[in-house]
Amino acid sequence: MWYIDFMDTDEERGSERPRLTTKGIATRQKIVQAAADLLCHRGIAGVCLEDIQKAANVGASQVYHYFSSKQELVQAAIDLQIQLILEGQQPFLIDLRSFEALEAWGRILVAMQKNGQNPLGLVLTSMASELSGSDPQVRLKISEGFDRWENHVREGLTKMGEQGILREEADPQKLALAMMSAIQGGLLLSQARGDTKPLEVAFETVLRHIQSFQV
Amino acid sequence: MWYIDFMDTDEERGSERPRLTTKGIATRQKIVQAAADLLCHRGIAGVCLEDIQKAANVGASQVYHYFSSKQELVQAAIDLQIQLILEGQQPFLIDLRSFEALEAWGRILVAMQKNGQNPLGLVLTSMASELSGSDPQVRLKISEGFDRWENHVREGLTKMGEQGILREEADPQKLALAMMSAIQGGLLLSQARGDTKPLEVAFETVLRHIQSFQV
DNA sequence: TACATTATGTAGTAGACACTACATTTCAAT
DNA sequence: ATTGAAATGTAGTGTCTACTACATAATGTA
Repeated sequence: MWYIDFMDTDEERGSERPRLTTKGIATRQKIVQAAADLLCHRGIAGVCLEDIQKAANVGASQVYHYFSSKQELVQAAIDLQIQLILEGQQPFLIDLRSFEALEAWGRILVAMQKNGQNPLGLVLTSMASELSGSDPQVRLKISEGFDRWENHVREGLTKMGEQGILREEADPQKLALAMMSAIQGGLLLSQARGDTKPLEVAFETVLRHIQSFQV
Repeated sequence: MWYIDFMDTDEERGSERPRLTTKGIATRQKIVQAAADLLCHRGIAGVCLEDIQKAANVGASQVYHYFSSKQELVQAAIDLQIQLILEGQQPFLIDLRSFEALEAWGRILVAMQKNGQNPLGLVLTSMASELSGSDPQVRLKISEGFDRWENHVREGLTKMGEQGILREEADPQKLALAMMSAIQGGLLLSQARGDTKPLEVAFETVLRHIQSFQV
């Protein structure tokens, strides 16, 4: 309406993505990382682009050179953060085939939360704050990351069932869901109180419950 | 700086609260209720005063006649919501002395979440979104409400221990914490998926764990 | 080297929103 | 009935912020 410069259709814009140079890739990454970090600490609504620009040492034009909107940047940041969250739990998360592995995994989670720069917080914060309102795209992304997380747990428990470590009555689906709930609730309370105890207790409780199905 | 009309100190303003008439009380309440309802659904950051004004059918001047800032209104709304949350769990929450009572309480929680207008959501949403950033006052209020909630649970479990329903090894403090984590995580996931299953499973799991301490 | 494309800097614009000044109406107490 | 305070209406103001236009610098490629 007010801007007269070139306007192209969505299709064109979609396929016309400028190819990034090495420097461009680095800048883009710098922006995404800064965004992810801020988002993690202050939530989506609590972060403005100017903050991100300052943190990444770039100008507004750079942000809009690499992303078409704040929403797109946020999505990229969430992608990164989910990746970090899942990677941070390796190799235990991908190999949950024994009670020892479960315990080790729990220790990793607590350590991650304890480590100040809790990447876990993002999932919580973003998820909860954007859940009911605003952006369905973001919600979907987080939900997907979450499912991946839960799937690892369910697969691990399923294998434990198949290998005869758990009794047949054990329902991996339910147990995985209970575990994820415990983790999320534990993280929420831990973050609220600035103390990892809730996460530890919540995790331990579900772990004990799973152990009660031990053959 | 730009406004030349009367300026008074915080002390004066604090003690100079206008006395409300019957009508005034009603209007104030209407505003708080509308705010609480919106906050519950869209989170603190997701609600602007104009929305609240429309929902309550009042003008901006009325809002600022009864509250000195958005923050103050939000706090009043949270107070109301916490009260509703705790009241909604009566009489079971205050009388958790048996496994039957625990089960009935769980059913109430699920029903509250199912009931669309989930007052439970507020705690989550507000808590998580305000956790890291912004308003420490709001955070404190929510944290207090939360503690009251948890205290009821702990007291109930303690009584069950004293009455010999639970074995001595049962640690009411830990069990209460695990229960609260499960509830919060369950609510979070339930809200994310639009399905109360996570809450049900999470609650049931901790309940089974508590039952494992049965004499 | 020439040139097209990418990367970055500067300086804005429009809109959303919290909050305000001031005028008018309603109402309760004397 | 009078009057002072409370309740409500109208019409803003300034700030924050997402986003943009346009100019310049850097860079890969022929």
